[in-house]
Parts: sequence; structure tokens; C-alpha cells
Amino acid sequence: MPTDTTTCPPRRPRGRPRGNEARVAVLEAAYALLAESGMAGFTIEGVAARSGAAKTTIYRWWASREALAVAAFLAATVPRIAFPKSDSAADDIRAQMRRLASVYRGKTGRVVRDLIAAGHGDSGAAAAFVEGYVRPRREAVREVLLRGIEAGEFRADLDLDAAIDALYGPVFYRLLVGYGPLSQAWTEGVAEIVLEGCRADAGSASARAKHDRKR
Amino acid sequence: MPTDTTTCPPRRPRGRPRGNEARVAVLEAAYALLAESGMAGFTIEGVAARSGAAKTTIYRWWASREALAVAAFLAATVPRIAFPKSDSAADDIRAQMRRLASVYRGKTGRVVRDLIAAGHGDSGAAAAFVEGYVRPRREAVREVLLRGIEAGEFRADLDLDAAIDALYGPVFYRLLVGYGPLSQAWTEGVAEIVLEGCRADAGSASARAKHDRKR
Amino acid sequence: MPTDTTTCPPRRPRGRPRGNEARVAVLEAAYALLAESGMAGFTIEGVAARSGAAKTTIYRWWASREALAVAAFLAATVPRIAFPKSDSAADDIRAQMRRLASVYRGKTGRVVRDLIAAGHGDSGAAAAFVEGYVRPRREAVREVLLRGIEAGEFRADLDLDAAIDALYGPVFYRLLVGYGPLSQAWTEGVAEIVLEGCRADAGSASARAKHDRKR
Amino acid sequence: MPTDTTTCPPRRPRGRPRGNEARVAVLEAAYALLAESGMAGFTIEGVAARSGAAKTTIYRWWASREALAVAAFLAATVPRIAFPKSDSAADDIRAQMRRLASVYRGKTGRVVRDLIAAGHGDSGAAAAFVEGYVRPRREAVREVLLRGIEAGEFRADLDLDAAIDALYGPVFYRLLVGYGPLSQAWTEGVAEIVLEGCRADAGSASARAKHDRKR
DNA sequence: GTTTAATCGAGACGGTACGTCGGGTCTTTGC
DNA sequence: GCAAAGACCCGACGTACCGTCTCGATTAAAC
Repeated sequence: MPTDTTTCPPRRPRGRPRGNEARVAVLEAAYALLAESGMAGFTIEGVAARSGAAKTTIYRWWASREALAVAAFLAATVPRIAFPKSDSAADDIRAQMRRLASVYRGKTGRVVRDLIAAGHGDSGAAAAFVEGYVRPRREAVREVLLRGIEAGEFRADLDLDAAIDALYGPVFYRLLVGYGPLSQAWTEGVAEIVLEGCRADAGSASARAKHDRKR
Repeated sequence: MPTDTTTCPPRRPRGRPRGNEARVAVLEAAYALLAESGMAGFTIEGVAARSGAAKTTIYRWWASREALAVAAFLAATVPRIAFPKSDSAADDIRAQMRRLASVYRGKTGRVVRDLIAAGHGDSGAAAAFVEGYVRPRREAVREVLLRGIEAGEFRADLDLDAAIDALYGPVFYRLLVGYGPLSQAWTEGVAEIVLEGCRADAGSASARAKHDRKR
Repeated sequence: MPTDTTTCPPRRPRGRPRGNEARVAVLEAAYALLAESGMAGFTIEGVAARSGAAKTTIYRWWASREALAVAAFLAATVPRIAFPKSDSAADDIRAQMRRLASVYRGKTGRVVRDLIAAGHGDSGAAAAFVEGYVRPRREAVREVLLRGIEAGEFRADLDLDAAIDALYGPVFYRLLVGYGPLSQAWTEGVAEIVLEGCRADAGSASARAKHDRKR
Repeated sequence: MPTDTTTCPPRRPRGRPRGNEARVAVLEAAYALLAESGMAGFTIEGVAARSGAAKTTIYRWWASREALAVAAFLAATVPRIAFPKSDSAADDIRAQMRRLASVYRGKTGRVVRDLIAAGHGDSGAAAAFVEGYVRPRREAVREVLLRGIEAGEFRADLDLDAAIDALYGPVFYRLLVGYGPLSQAWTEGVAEIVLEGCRADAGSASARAKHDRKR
């Protein structure tokens, strides 16, 4: 895993050091190709031809087509998400969902969709995508939810992971399954239901569920 | 009016009629291959070899690899889903989610995942999958939700599509994105939040959302 | 060999009689295709499509692609060749060679070339071509040569088959091997040499050859 | 003038050099296949399978099935012909014709026949066959004819190309058209006529022909 | 300064599957 | 029984990429 430089002794290895130009050229060409024609039409040969790099060089540094695609996407994507921050955590989440759906309605949507699909063929690439893209975004949402709990908007015993999945799962569902459009009205409908389920005064919901489970 | 020659619907077309044996053999071989090795390793050549059919025959009847895979899956899957039916619509949904997650944890999960991913390459296949698999299952859930509304369990103005997405979107999310396991505990956590958001006495949630939208 | 109608008992067979329309349509379409694009592009399917006949019908009456091509060519070609007739047999032959070379420089040349080549794949077709096209033309030449012998132009012990081959072999050689053009000057050069070898006063050539053979 | 960098002709091209093993294996397999079953049954797939080379490799180096067949034949055939050399040029030619006819009666005959036929589908292959096989053999004959002219056996104004065609055209004619056998007696009959036409004392033949042309 | 070891481009190579073409056979309907 | 229509199995086509490999050329640290 050459891209991992966390644990390396300060000993520089012998021989010619890795040139950054090739790496950058490959990633840029790869992202351009990905944005243009999705994972279909994203081939190692195509990336090599467009970047001017040799196939050998690509295979030296990336394990697979999928891994390269994910790396190119991550390199071209801002690592942190600008999250709105108002008085109401619920409002912030609603706004962010609207924005996410809007982005996913565009070209990025197709790329994300293709990368998730491609991940099924390369578990390493899937893991990289989750770590580099999915998890940071979940963490951002988690913080907003925590803020909402502290502010008393959401109930204290809220299962955060379940809440995040309930909010954003539907967005990915529509993105991937293609059942319906990622319209704004729909986004708000989902948010309405889920955020209602998170409210502090959600009453005996939790108790009821626990009771059910005991049966 | 003795004769009507304008429309002759029950007329057999000319030429040798399509043999059902080839069709069945292809679908069975295709499903077997799909279950064995997923969409990777699912090739037209492989299906042809295993089924004894010629590639041309396959191409005559199915538009693409993806279309064939979906057709094979649908042919091998019971068209209607057995849904539990108890006094409580919420309980029925919880039970069904548990069951779905359980099924998706197994071999079927990978097949469904692969088919959804494959659908991105062939919109016809994607549509067929939605119509043949997704929509009937959504309809079943919709009926349960309607039953719950009639029984007073859920609020009357519930956005059914949004509710279905909120319930099952997370399941597909985990299945496809691979962020976390489809564990039973997690399923129940999601159900708890979403069903709480659907409850009849969900208070002013609806009013609040409407108010927001007007801004 | 359905194309042979010389020996047929006057008894009409049972069932629907063979339609002549289909036969003619097939032969015409076949010749058109042949003239247009040569044996490359001459396919049973193409002939069927153009003639409106079914493939089955074609296969019923002609043994192979090659056989059909030969039949179509023969049906479209005048069976007897118009031969010049002057006082000098040698002049007649020279004139006829000029004419043949001129024809073979055109579209017919390619067709004849292709048919001869195609004959290698179907001995029946090759035999039909020889019988229907080559032999009648040889017979015509043979008659001229015989006339020349009677008139004292050519020597009496001339080997007619060898002479015909020596005269026309070179034409087919150039047509088929493509070594040089079928130009008029070249035709005359060949004729000059061969006809000189056929002359009545060719002296002791025959004697010399016989002498050589005895050694 | 210390360095010259304008022209560097003996420069190895970049990239991995072409391996000779694949080339040889392909040509050998191709010739074996050709000799076994002629152009029918000579398929790129067959050659690839038998040689162990990939189809892509074959397509990289040879333009077509026909081109490969010709190349394989030329690689397996001695480039120069052993020609008899006695006191008499006419005798040498007679002997060589006998030998050629004898060879063409065997397996080589079919191969040559098929290659000539195949050449009609690929003009490049046809040209290669002419240059690599036909022309050298013609040159050899030409030399013998020249020797005969110098020795006074043949007339000085002999049209060499026409003479070669008159001698060998008939051989190819029978080989390709299949009108009659390539028997020894027939060969000698043809040689007798043509060589008689080439004799030094062939009288006024040349004058007569020239007179005809003026008309 | 010379090794020495790695990077990097180029491109040959054995493969797999693609989607298409045409071949030849068989099974219908309809005359 | 003939003809048209067309389903069917089959073999080969030529192409696109795959992933591996052998080259020559370059580059910089190590000796």
C-alpha cells in the first residue's frame, strides 16, 4: 500500500524516488474520465493514454481499476463538508439533506453511484470509499445530532447510527435503486418523518419498542 | 356484421414459434451462475455454455447481460412477498424488516446488490428490476401502512412513499454502501425511529414542517 | 442436381409443383449480388433477403453457395460465344483473344476469377463451371484450330488441347495470379509465340521433341 | 565534428522488443494447418490455438487471414528454385516444367491454388505472394531464356514476359481451373508448341504479327 | 565519480469476453 | 408437397481491455 505513509522509518529507500508528476497526472486523468463517462468507459488503458503514464506505473501504485477510481474521486473531492449551523439542529439537517439531494441530482450523483457499485468488485476500494467519503460525512451529521440532543431538540437515548441511516439511507436508496427522483419535496417528507421520530418529546416510543422486543 | 378483419389478435405469427426449452434453460443457467459467482463471472458466454443455448439465441431475446441477469432473478423469485399480518401494523413492519435484513445477509443480498449495481449500466434492466422486484414489495408495505392508518396507529396525512423510503432505504443503504452490518439490533433501531415518526399522535411535526417550507 | 432438366420423366410429381418464380428470383438476385460485390459479400442470407425467397428454399435447390453462384452466372451468360470467322484461322484466334482479354479486364473478369476460386471449395460447382462455361469456349476454339489445320495454316499433328491451353492458359494465369495486366500488346505477344509454334511449316520441332523424349 | 545527432538509424525502438518465438510458432502452426486442410479450415482461431499465441498477437503482425497464409507459405518455401542446367536451354525448361507439374500434382499444388484464390480477397497478400513466390520463379526462367537467346537457340527479339506466360500460364490454368490433369504428356505437348514458337529460325512470325498490328 | 536500485515510458504478449455474421437445420403456417 | 418465416445451435470473426512481462532511459542516494 504505497499510498500509506503513516508508518515509515525516516530511512529514505535507495533508488529513484517516486515522482509526484506521474501520480498527479494519473489521478487527474482518472477523475476527468470518471466524470465524463462514469465507471463504464473508465479503463486503465484509457487513463494511461490520457495521462501519458504507462500502464505499468498505474498498476504499481493502485491495486485495481476500482481502487484508482476511488482514489481519483477522493483526491478531487473536498475532504470536509460545509455544514450549515443555525439555532436548530433539525433545520440544519433538513438544509443539508436538501443540498445533498441537489448535488446527487447532478453529475456527482452518477459518480458516487458508480463508485459504490464498483466497490462490490473490490473490497479494498469499497473500504477506502467508506473511510474517505462516507465516514467523514456521517461524522458531520453525528455532531449535529449530538448538538441537537444537548439542546434538547432530540431525545437523549437516540441511536445515532440508526438515525443517520434513517435520514441518509433513503437518499442513497433512491440514488442507487432509481425508484423515484431525489426531489426536494420528497427529501423534506423523509426528514419530517425521521426527525419527528427523533424528537425529545417522542413520548413512549422507546418504551413501546422495548416492550415489543420482550414478547 | 358477419366478419371483423380489422384486428386479428389471436393470430399466431409466421415461422417457427419460439421454443420454451431454450428460454427456460437460459434463465435457469443464468440464475445458477448469478447465485454462484455474482455479476462478476456472469457472462453471456458462460450462460450459453452452461445452458446449451447459442449466444445468438440469448442475444435475440435479452438486450444485455444486465437484462438477462434481472430476468433470471425475477424468474427465480416468488413474485409476491409473504407479509406477516397481526393486530399491529407497526409490528408487522418490524417483523418484515427483520426478515428482509436476514435474507439480505445471505446469498440473496449479494445478488440483489449486484443487480442494482448492474442496473446502472442498462436502464432497461434497472427499470425491469424496479417493476418486477422493488415495486411489488413497496406495494405490500404500502398496504400495511394504509392498514395502520385506518386502525389509527399512524397519522392520516402520512406521506406513504417517504415513509417506505425511510423504512427500507436504510436497509438498501447498508446493503449497497457496506457501511455497517444489517444486524437485527440495528434494524430495530431504525424501525423504532421511523415508526415513531409515523405515529398518529406525532404531534405538531407536520405543522412544523409545513411552516418551514413557507419561509 | 436440380439445374439439370434434360432427363425428366413426363410424370408430374404429387403436391405443389416447384414454382419457377422463386427459382428465377433467386438466380437473378444471386447474379446481381455476384456482379456487385463478387464472391465476398455473396451470401445465402443476402440472396434470400434480396430475392424474397427463404433460405430453406435455396438450400433445397442448390447444394452450396458456390453451386448457386455458378448457376446464377451460367444462367446470366450467353451459352455460346460469338466467334469471328475470316479467311485466316490465326487471325480469328488473335481477334478472339483480344476480345476475351478485353472482357476480362472488366467486371466479368472479376466474376470469372471469383467463380474459379470458389470452385476449389465445391468440386460440384467447379465441374458445373467447367462444363457450362469453360468447355463450350474450348470447343469453339478447337473448331477454329481444326479449320486452320484443314486450311494448311497449322500443322496436322497439332496437339489441340495443348494448343488451347497454351493460348488461353496465359490469359487465365494473369486473370488469376495477377502478375501483369491483360493488355492488348501482351495478348498479341503470347499469340505470336504460340501460333508460330502451331504453324504448318514449324519444321522439325515435333521430331526434335520426340527425339529428346527418347533420351 | 565530434558528434552527429541528426540521424540515428541503428536505434532500437522503445518498448519491449518483438519476441521471435511467437512469430515462428505462429508461422509454423499456420503452415501446418494450411498443408493439412487448405484455406478452408485455415482460421485465425485455429492458428492461435495450435501455436499457443493469442489472437491479438496474430492480428498485430499480420493484416488478414490471407496475409498470414501467404507469409507462412513463403517462410516454409525455399526462396530460390533449383533449376537444371544443361547444354540446351529448351531442355532445361522442359525439365523444369515437368518438375513443376509434378510438384503441383501433390500437396503443394493445392496450397498454391488456395493461396492464389485467397489473394483475391486481400490485395496485399496477393502482392506478397507474387513478389515472394511468383516473381523469383519467373526470374529464374527468364535467365534460362536469355541463356537460350545468347546460345542462338531462341530468336533474339523474343518477348520474354509473353514467353514465360505462354510456358507457365497453362500450368496454372490447369491447376486453378481444373479442366484437365497436369500430366507429363500434356506438359510436354505445351512445351513443344511454345518452344517451337520461340526458336531462332521461327521465320517470319514476328514480321507477320507486326504487319497485322498495323492494320 | 562510479555503482546501484528504483521509477517510468513503451509496447509485446497470452488471455477472456464481447457482440455480430453467416452457415446449415428444423419447425411451424399457409397455399 | 412446396414455399416463406423465423427459431435454433454453431463456429469464427475482429476488437477492447485485462494484467504481466521485458526492454531502454532516467534519476538520485549510497558507496
